[in-house]
Amino acid sequence: MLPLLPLDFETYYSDSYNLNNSTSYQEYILSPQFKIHGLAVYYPDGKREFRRDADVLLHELQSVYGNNLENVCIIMHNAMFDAAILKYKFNIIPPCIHDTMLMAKYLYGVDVKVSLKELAERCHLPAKLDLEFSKGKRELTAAEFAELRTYAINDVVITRELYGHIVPKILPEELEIINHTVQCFLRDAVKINKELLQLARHELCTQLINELGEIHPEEVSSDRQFAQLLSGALAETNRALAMKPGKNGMIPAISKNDPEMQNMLSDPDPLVRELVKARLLVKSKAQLQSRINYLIGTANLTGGTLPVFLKYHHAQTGRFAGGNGLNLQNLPVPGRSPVQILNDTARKIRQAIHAPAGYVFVAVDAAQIEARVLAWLTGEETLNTAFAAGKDIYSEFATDVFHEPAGHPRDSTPTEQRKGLLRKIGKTAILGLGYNMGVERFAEQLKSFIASSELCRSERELAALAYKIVHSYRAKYNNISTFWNRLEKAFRESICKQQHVRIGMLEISSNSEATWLQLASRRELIYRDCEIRPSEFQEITFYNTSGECESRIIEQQSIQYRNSTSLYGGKLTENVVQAIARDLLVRVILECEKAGIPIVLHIHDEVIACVPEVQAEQAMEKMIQIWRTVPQWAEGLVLDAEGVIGTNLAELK
DNA sequence: AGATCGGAATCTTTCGAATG
DNA sequence: CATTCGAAAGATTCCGATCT
Repeated sequence: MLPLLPLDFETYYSDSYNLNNSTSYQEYILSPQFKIHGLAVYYPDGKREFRRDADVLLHELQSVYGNNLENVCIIMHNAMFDAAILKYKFNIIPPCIHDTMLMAKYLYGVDVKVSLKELAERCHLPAKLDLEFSKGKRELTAAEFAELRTYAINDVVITRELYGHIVPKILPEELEIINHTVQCFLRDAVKINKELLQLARHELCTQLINELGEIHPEEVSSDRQFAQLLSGALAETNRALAMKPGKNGMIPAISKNDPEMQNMLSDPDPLVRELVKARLLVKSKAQLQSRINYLIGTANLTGGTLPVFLKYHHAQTGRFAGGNGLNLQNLPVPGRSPVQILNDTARKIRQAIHAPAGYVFVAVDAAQIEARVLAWLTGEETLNTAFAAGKDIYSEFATDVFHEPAGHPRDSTPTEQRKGLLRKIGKTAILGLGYNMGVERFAEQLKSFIASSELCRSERELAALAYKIVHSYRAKYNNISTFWNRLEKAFRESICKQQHVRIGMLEISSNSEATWLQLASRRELIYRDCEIRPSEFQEITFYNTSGECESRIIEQQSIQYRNSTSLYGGKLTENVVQAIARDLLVRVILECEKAGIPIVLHIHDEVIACVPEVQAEQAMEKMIQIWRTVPQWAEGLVLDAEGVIGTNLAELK
């Protein structure tokens, strides 16, 4: 057990130069305006000090604890900031950092504010002092420095006490992954190809001008103006703009994914086609360009390194999220846009994010992790054993429903194409129906790819087909559909009676503030301010077996949490499955690190390592093996994974 | 479903000038 | 001097685009 060393930098800030106004950490720290007022330290022997000469102080610490402070555990509140200062300004990268802000995020849940001020109140610690007096002052008078000393020492004291308060309640793996999240930000393992990005930016701009022709970007960018333009164009051929329900009444259906927009991409009227294409182009261009600018800007600041920033435990289920001005979890994938130049740019952005010379990225992602976890969690043995046997679940389910063969099409003959289509339907069902999706929504999903096939020639046939598939799923995987109801009932019971309720491997407990759902990994999901809404009678319409529309009045009693987000069996099941998948991901990251394979980025079911080129194959095998080995709390769960090696992110797709 | 981010629209606050 | 008005600035909300 390493001794603890809370550290806290105080730096110059002003109204215009601060961390809040959408600058990234690297931009703030590497700005010419950056200035350290001092560094506060809380020594293991209880002594505290705040020193102006941070460099001298750090040298003293290095002589006691090692050049990278490796013989001590650094405690910081928001380590992404303070540790980045250590790295960029003092060339120190401590291997063990515990961040009280991230620890609090885990312990109290995503909807609790985790500023030191709020946490001090919550945990009844000394109150945080006021820093306002130092705002905008680059040079401090002796009196101001003294006031800042009091402030800074108070801060390290609160941080130290907060740590003591929280650490007993945190799972050891979570402390490790918090450290890993900070280390990812400090590593120099992801590089940026600035020249390629500049080329991409140039091409995007010139192509945009070409494609737009007479159309002005502003008039297709603004919703109102675009709707008016498109409406006018449609009126030429006696058509009207499609509308859809919005929050306050009807709004024009002009989103990229509205079916009407998709259809208009191949509209017979060239003017309509041009307008719609221009809209997609302009809307997506801004986003691509801002990512390009961010990456170029970061490359300029860091000399070509991309600090990988992920927000730890930021979603309800504990998943990670993007942040710091760039979301690495939703980089556009080339090949998905109907517009060529957007695909080209997406590819260049991914190509521009690359491994250092002599190194490669190894990406290993879990195969159908959610479907597998769902089967395991609900005890759906038919599905679980099929996964274990390595069967093609999607085809198997489709064959079961349609009583005819399904599978990957081997050629373009009608028979083979039909097999392929059926498999695709099976895939949509397995991936979509596990969380109590209704017939109508499923029909919408099917529509996108079977609309023009012989399987459905009318809306009615589509509805009947969707009905058949949904009900076959629920019948075949009976344990899954009963699990939704069991989980909802248990959850409701826990809230109502404020009791501890067990359901299989899950444990639910409640008090007046919140409901906690403990997973087999012993991590807890927190649902704050849960309440059971009085029963409402609602008319629902659905399609019966013969495809006829029927309606019935049902009694509905909903569970709500936070600001009236509603919870029901299907959603709770989804939350639990996603949370378990998250825990499995975390375990894989930590096991890879232990095996000497540094994970430099991860995206929900995929881990990306950066290793010397000669070790790539070996690392990939090891990573796949780690994914396949489940922790002891997940005995019986069958996982599989596959890997890719590449020098940049584009090669991993 | 869960996220982030940007842009546009809308709502809220601030502040100065005009008015009674 | 209090009130009102309107513009400007700031904050919030909504929507759309992107990923898994």
